[in-house]
Amino acid sequence: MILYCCEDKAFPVFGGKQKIGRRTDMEKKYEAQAIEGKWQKKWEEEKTFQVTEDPEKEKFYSLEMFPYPSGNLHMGHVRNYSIGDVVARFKRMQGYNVLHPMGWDSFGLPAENAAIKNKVHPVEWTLSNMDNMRRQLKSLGISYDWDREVATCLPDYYKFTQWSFLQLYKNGLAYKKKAAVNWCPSCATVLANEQVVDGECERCHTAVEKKNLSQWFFKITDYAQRLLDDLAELPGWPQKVKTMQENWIGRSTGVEIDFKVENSDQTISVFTTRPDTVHGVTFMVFAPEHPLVEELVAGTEYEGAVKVFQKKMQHLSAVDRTSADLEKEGIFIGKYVINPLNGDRIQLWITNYVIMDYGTGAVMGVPGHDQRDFDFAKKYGIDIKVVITPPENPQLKAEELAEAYVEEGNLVASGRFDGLNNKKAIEAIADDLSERGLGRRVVNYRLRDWLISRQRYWGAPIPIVYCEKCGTVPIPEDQLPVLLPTDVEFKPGGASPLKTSKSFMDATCPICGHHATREVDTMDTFVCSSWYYLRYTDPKNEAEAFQREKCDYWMNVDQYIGGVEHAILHLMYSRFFMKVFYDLGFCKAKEPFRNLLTQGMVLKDGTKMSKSLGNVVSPEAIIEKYGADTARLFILFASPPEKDLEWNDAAVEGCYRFLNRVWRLVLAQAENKDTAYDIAALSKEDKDVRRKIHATIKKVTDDISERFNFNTAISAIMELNNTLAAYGEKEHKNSALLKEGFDALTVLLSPFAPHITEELWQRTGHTTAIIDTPWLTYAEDALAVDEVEIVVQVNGRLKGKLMAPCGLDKGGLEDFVKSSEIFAAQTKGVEVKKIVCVPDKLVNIVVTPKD
RNA sequence: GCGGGCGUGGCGGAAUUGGCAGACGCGCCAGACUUAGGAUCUGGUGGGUAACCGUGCAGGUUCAAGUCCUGUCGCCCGCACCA
Repeated sequence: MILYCCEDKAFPVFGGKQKIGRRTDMEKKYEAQAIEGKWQKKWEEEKTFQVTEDPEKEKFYSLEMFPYPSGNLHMGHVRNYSIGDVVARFKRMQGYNVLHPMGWDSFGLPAENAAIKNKVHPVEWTLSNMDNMRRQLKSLGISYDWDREVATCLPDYYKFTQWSFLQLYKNGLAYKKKAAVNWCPSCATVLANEQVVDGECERCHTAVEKKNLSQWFFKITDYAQRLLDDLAELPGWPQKVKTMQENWIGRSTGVEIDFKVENSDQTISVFTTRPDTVHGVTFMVFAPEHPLVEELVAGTEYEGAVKVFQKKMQHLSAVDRTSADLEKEGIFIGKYVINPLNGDRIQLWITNYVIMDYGTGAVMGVPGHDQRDFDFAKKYGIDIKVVITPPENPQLKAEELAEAYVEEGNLVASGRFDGLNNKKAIEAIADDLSERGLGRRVVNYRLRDWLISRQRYWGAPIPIVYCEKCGTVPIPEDQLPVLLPTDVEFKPGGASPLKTSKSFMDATCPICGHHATREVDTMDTFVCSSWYYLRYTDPKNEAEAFQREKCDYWMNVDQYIGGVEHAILHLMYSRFFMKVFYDLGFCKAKEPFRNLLTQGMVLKDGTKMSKSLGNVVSPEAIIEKYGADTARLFILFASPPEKDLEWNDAAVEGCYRFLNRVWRLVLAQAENKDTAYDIAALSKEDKDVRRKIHATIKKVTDDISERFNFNTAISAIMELNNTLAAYGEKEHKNSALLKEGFDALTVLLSPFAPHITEELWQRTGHTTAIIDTPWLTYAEDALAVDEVEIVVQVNGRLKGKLMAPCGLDKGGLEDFVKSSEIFAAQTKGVEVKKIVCVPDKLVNIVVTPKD
């Protein structure tokens, strides 16, 4: 006989009895799934969360990063959307007109890979995934206005992604150029700089190669300075994210200096942040792929060797090429340039440590004062010149250097700048160079233009045709969308699948009507997600991407919530789009997201949940077992939102038990119709309970709205529950007060566990839904106390506690303590040096032994 | 290498402004109800017999430090030959 098993049927002997008991308890038992289904159906049918613009009401736009429809919700989603739902429901109960939409970032590679693998069209695969995930999302009971759902892969959406492209194109912000771009051989497409992580594709971790291709770019570099400056207008963003963007933009101020090539009219410009070291230049280095190299070396005895070196560099992977550990290597190319300040003859080299696409691709070598140049010069026996000396050693010689001298100091061997402090010399020499036309002050950014072309099918087609007569021609706006064709072959690797579509390729020029070929690349999916928050404000508009009035009513997003992994990519691209749209007069918002919350990861056994590790906890299984309310409660309770969260099955059980306890205790009040009580007539114990109720209202409100500390909000609710449970057992209890307490508890819990609280609210006789109940405000008078506990310390160590009247000032408190027994006991035989009093809190008696 | 963050019971975490360290939950222990417990309820639970000791470690400031300062170790994240 199986005695202890999970199923009811495992109690063959006593099962019958058990079941009878249960049947009569049916109404009483907490049946999470039934309750959740009931309310979700109601919300859907009554369109509870549908919103429209209402100028009478203050708006609140609460947004969570929309998911890629991979097929199944994972715990990271559950966390993201649970956090967002607390904010949205809370703000709504506070009376805001809350916009809380959801949609799908539904273009992208996995759909196409699935198409190659399973012979399913990407659209089918994607739409069925969306259906499944929509169902899963609904089973979580998130308060979305589903009428505003958008999917970036549908023509009514990507029509306006294409329209956005055209706006950028018309304004000179989209251009095509041939460049050495990042190519992921596994994804068979190019990648933006931001999508290359440690030289690898951020998606599949394949080593990225360099390819020379003609590709479309967005001119995000035009906005570098504003993207940097406006970070200051985002106090509601985590500093960490702002710092990451700052670093990514990488502003650097310096001077571009022109060096004349010996026996030639040519000049070579270099960028430097250290013009104070120009007199110490002993060589100049080019990036191997610098276009001037070929010209300079042509016909010289060095030509062959240089070509060999260039080839070698080309074959290095991007990882190795940019690694700081890579041994510096270079080769002299047989030419010299002239130092504009002192006329020195300087050797020209090419090297692996100079990057072509930063600055000018050429760098002046100052081995005395730059460690990289020092390493290089040592290796190849190039002269080292000291031009800055430390104040304590003004005679510093190059031979003494074990490494480059990079600290502050005074200039030597620098002509009329000798003796000048080098910080001042930076300015002085920069001015001198500018005045004499030998250079100019410039600002450089690390940020590069955004490469948006992708050699893939499942993305928004770039609305461009190439006409033999008219050249590159944009599709007129009234002819959008350029639809994705269906007669496409999906083959692994290779060129853009769109090339295989006859119907797509065969186009006519919108200007001259002659034959034209279409652009076959599609747009990076980050283009689609750079403006979706705007589409939510007017999702059904067929004529425009969004109506300005609607956009201006809802924007900015008041609270944006998502993973920190988007700190640069998505968040910077979105900021860029917003600024372009602002400049073009489409909206009044300059920044998309006023406040940003970056949630931590959900871990299991200390690491990220992943299929390959087999440590995935399925949200659906948890919902099936405990219900959505338990899942949400656990995820919000276990850790503050920004921190990583360790999944713990036992702790989930704990949350389930808590909800069951709430269920029983609140239902026990179902027949309690007492509502009024006389505050003046409350006993001390009653007052303590009333204080707890109102202190909890205050704490939960503060924790949700000011700190996003949902874990402490929930623990406060648990405390209130414990207090009320104990109070309910008392003989002399005030039932109206008890009722007030449980009502408050139900309301406070509702943003976290919306279904069970809605059900309890109804069962305890309320006729309006809890979601339509105004959020609670606490009564100031309830928080007041007559007596406070004063901590008594001696020399900073806790010695005891003392009840004292509330509100005593320092002097009053000191007098009060001096007359206490504990004071007498603690000061016996010692000398009191000082008494520190903190009103209503603490007294510290400083004593020394009597001698 | 540079920049940022974090180190608190067996575990997740709390301590919001320098003022009782360990709220709340998990786990564990004991008890109640029970043929039974995995349900539910009650009590206990940092270490130490105690004085006391305890927030990674070592100093410092202060009447008072998890919180501030200096140094150091460890972990995590971002950037990384950016001239």
